[in-house]
Amino acid sequence: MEKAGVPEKKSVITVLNEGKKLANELKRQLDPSTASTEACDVLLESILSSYENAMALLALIGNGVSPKIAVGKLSDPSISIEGSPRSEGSDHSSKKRKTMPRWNKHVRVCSGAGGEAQLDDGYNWRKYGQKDILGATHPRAYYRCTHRNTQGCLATKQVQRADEDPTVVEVIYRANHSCRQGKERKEQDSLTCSKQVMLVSNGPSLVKTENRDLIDSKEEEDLQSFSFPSTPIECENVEPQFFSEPNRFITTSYSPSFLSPATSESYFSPSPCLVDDFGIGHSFQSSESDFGEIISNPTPVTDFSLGDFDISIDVVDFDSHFLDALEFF
DNA sequence: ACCATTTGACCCCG
DNA sequence: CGGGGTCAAATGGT
Repeated sequence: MEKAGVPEKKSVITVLNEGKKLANELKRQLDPSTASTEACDVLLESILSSYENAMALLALIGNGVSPKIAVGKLSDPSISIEGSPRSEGSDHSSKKRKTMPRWNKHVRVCSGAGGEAQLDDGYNWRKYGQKDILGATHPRAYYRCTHRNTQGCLATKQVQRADEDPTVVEVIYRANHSCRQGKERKEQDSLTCSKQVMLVSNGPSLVKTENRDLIDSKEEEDLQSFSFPSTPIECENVEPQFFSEPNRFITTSYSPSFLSPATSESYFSPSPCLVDDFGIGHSFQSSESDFGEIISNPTPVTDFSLGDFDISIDVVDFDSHFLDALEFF
């Protein structure tokens, strides 16, 4: 990606232009003869997201916060996540814990497709716990990378179904994969990512519609990268440095469909689910903020929805440390 | 036998 | 003190 010095402004413009395009598309769709409710819904949502994204970006800029910051750098393998506090290496240093970046993604699982099976993003996860969360009807499941012991991969994720809509699954990721598997993916990503350029520009809506016929999506879960994914599928970056590239966060975009389909098959097929529901969202935060809020987006969250994915960056609770760390780079 | 999931206990933190 | 996150023994699957 490019490294623009000031991606923010550009980002806002891009987002707004995207919204404009979408609005025009919607206008077209409104023609009675060709009206498509679904298409309109998708467009509408996309438009609204564009506005939200733009506003969120503006808010960030106003605060003097560079959006890219939203992410953290966790590269340091030494940083142990919150791994195991007590027993074993009880070397838990709360500091590190706080700096752990985390991002989340909302995924809508297509009920038809078999729901649960969909939580497979290509990484190997091992469930290590489940908890009933206060106020939530569904329990939260905790997963860690299978290679944690063998390769020291600290990636973890939490999966929880939305209270009201069980088809929506929220996935919170922490730490990037440092395992071999993660790296491989990441490399792939970078290829892909480099192709895709910044911001969300895609005209997803159309795409979405097309995909609708397919059904099985498997999506779900995880991606962990900060870098975002370009595609959930292939791009996961796991790496040491989160943002080596400046505009990554904004980069996001793209709809899987645009990417090479081949890959998409594996997980996340761009498909239907995403499309229809358009319910996928990503957001990341640096360490601890709560993500409960993210979901509802009360705050300044940027949501890029590209059609298929919504990425949101939550900048609200940055940890000052976190910011410091970023400045470092 | 190995590996993943389940599940109650335990720990940290607000 | 209680919620959230993790551990680890028990259990199940291949």
